Amino acid sequence: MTYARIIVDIAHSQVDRLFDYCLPESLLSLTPGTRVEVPFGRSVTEGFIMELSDTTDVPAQKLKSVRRALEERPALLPQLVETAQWMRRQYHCLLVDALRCMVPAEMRGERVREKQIKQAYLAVSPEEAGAAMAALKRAPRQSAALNALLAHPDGIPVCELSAQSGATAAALKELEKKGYLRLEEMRLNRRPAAAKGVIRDEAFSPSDDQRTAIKAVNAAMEQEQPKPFLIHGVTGCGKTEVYMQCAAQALARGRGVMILVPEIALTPQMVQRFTARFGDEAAVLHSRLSAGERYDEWCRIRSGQARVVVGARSAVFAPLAHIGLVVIDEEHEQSYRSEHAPRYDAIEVAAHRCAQENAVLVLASATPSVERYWRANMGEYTLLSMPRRIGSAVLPFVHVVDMRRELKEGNRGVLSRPLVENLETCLSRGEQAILLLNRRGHSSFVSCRECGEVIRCDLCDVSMTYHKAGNMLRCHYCHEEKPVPTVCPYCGSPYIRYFGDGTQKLQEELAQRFPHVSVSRMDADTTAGKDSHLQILERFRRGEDRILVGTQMIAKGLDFPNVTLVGIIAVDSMLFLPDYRSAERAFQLMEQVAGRAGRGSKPGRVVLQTYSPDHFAVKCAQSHDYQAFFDQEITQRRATQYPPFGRILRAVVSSEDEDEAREDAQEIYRRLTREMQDAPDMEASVLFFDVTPAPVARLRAQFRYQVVLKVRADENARKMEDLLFNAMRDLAGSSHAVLETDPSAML
DNA sequence: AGCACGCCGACT
DNA sequence: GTCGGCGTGCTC
Repeated sequence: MTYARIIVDIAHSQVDRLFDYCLPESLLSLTPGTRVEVPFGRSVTEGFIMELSDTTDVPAQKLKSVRRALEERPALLPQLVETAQWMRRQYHCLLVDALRCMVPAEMRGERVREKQIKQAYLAVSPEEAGAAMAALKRAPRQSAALNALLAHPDGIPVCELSAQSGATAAALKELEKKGYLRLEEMRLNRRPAAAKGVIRDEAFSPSDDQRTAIKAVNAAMEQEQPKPFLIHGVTGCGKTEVYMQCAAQALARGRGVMILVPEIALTPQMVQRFTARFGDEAAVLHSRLSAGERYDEWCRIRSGQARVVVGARSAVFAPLAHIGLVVIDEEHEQSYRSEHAPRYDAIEVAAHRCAQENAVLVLASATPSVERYWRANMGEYTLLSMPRRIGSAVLPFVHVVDMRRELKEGNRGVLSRPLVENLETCLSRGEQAILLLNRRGHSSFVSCRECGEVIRCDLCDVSMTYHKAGNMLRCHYCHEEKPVPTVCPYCGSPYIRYFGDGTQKLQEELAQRFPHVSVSRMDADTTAGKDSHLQILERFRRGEDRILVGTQMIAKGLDFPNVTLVGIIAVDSMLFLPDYRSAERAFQLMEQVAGRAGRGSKPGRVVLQTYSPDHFAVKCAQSHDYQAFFDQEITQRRATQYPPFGRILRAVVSSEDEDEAREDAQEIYRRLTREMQDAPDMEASVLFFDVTPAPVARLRAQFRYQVVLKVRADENARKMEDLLFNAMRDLAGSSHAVLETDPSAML
């Protein structure tokens, strides 16, 4: 007898283990990775075959049989089955959660099927059709349909045929009955709009920097276990062309290619560059596709029709076989780490898949993450440098404005005098400007002038943000809204006032200074609609708006040749976040947004407003000196034992009941203390260990406590993580606990 | 996640 | 006396 070890598709820790089933004779050809239907308890569920075996320890009376296969071929490649098991160990997640990442959600529960269309073909020779048309003078619709069919010897979808010829369903049926027309069911691939009807383009002749990078990557593709690359390339150095030429090489070797980019950078233009080069060999995967599109793109990859996958974080699970190359663009971006279960890091998953298949991993960034750059210096990555922009473009001049001086000299506005002057010059030349205002710490909040209390969200322990539109207050964490109160809810005083510089305030100041210039705004408020952010960018591209004001989201990847000025309103709130990476993030943001200026033939200029002009991140951004920034930052990291020298482990415990959250957090702390006493060699690795309320002590009506550990990044670090995870299991209360490693902000 | 089994309060 | 509360435990 053959037994199948199966994971049932139910996300619960109690059933997240293998169950043995008999494999009936008719299903003996099934292999691991196949999704099947199985009886489970008193119901029927879907499951994944993980292993096959000739033996079982389960008593015969308990055994049930696999009912049927859900798909003809395994939904999961064997490499992905293995990757899911690796993820369970690496991220302490449920195996089903890992498996669910690897199958399009719409495939589960058989909710989406292939889209079938009826294709119509001419069933007779063109001569016979001509004769028939003459004979069908009294049936003009049938005649017109035949005429249209003559123009499409490869067939035409029925709906198009009737649209073109005006033929009714009855007329077509009659033609079919007479034997002039043949209908065939055909599978239609729903392709994302951006991937359709693009003119093919050819490879460019590379620059010296590009040629060196391409050569190095190609050479690595012939090696066994090739060392990964870290490309440090300034914005506009032509990295994308390097990716495409390396991808072409991989395809020529019969291997697949994966190109991951941050979701926000996956614009239609970006997608078009790849489809222009690789045509139907390219598949696109990201969250904005419709269910049908995503499913069909997935199938095209699974079947081998598409061998170049371009996608966001979750595309790392694409069913791509024989991978030869994986590129991670903007490697430093936070968005490669998933924020909810399974909390995986797409770069680590990519590295795992590359190791499985001897594929080359290429990480690239204009501002590499400090940890990765450190590893490159340690020899874990081959560093490739692309310091020159393509063509005549040079990096923009950065003008740092000391906002303390502006204030001292009587300017209380948001816009400094140098920024106003530069805006005037820029606009008078008919050019465009981008103004970045990062929101955190700079949104307006509402407080009482008598008791000083700030209006807070009812569900979260944070102040609410004032939005002029609708005169509403909104919570940034849970999106709860409420009207601005007329009296203070704490003391009853009628004196309520607004604080802070928000995007809207900046917009007002601009309107006052430049009354005839149209300004568009891009932030979480104005981009709520499905395509609204594309619409805003399109208006700006066409020049209908002269100034674009926005948050972080405008810093990435926008390429507008007419933009010559970038203003950063205040970088300070980023420099001093409760996050060991705050300087790194601020530097990356400053460099990135500066890269938006002067991408065309005209030189660019950046005005950087700050209250800390002497901060090293500001100074290094001013001189575009990544190396200097890295040297100072790594010195600080070493002194403070933050990553890459130490690791932060954090368990966040949340519950509707505050006592329960606190007690469960304390229980985790106690259990871990006990464990550490049993393993005294571990203690030397622990640098910090405490249990406290989380900085955002209440979120979406849940009270939150945290157990935080800082440990040395040595061989004990992994063990500590496992111990912490074990301590979080089987808590007495009903609280929910999640484990975070090196969290980006302790909120 | 479902669903049954099982042992203590207010009702016909 | 019974109906039913949801705590505990199992599903190949």
